[in-house]
Amino acid sequence: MKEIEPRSTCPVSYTLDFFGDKWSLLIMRDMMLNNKSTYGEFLNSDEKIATNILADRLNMLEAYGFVTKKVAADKKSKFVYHLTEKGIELVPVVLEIALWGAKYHPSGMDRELSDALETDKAGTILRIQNLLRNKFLSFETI
Amino acid sequence: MKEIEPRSTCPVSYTLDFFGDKWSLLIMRDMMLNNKSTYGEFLNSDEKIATNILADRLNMLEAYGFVTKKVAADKKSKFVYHLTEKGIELVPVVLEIALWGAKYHPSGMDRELSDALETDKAGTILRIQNLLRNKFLSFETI
DNA sequence: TCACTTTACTTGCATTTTGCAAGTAAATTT
DNA sequence: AAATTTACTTGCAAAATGCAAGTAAAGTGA
Repeated sequence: MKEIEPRSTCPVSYTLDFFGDKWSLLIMRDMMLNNKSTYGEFLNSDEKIATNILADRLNMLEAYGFVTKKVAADKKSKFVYHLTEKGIELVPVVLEIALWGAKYHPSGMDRELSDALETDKAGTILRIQNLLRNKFLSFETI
Repeated sequence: MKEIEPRSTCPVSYTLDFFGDKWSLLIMRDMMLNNKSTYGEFLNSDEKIATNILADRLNMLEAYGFVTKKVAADKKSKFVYHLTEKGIELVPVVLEIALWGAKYHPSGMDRELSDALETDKAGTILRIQNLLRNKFLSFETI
């Protein structure tokens, strides 16, 4: 994993310095929408990420404070990743990306989610973000 | 420019098949927010894209219907790129990316834009999209 | 307790993508 | 007619990605 240095002062460019690749945001998606939290679960996603890339990206996400990494409560040989607040704040980005994709791709997008977003986008985003915050908290207090 | 084949049915993954790199969305940003429309203008952006990458990405954007390419009205040696409706529909994505970036990066984000988005996000997005549609139309009818 | 499995990686190497510098070519300007 | 602008292409080096195999700690079943 290489250190990231901003290419410019532009906020779009800055975000892409972290997430301008084919994989980082898919890991975020899995945490946000697919309730995944371990290396093995990320590895099993449909897109078939390579193991070295997954390890590299998880490192990056942790190093830059998008996720936390902790030993699992049940198994010491397992790590659990959770989104930080900084990561949770990317939910709107991922959802807009999903909405665009669903418009042009015969989609595996969840019908309930797309309906909820259509009815009340802002509210749906907040609900998802709060669920992710609670997940982190409940994990913390076990 | 390589042909793109979807890695999965996921709409997030599908969008990233096109825009999961460090440059494509910056060209879109330049068209959406910085009123740029020519090769030379894209080349002059702060991030300093390489000429071969720019050519490749413009090709991709045109091939997949995100932009149109036409000879400029004033100069036959110049091409003008404009966003298609499919491209304009990515405005929400770029703006969410910008909002996140502005939160974490001492930012070159336009104050007026960030204020307008804070006050009325949906309305601001629609206004920007309509401006882009009009730009295309006025160009068409000259 | 000892082999087997699960989980999370690392390593080595081939392929692909990106980056840089230089070159090309048509149109326009001087 | 020469210089400049505009939009690229080409060649090669460097970096990122992909694939297959290997490692190592922890947990499981006999």
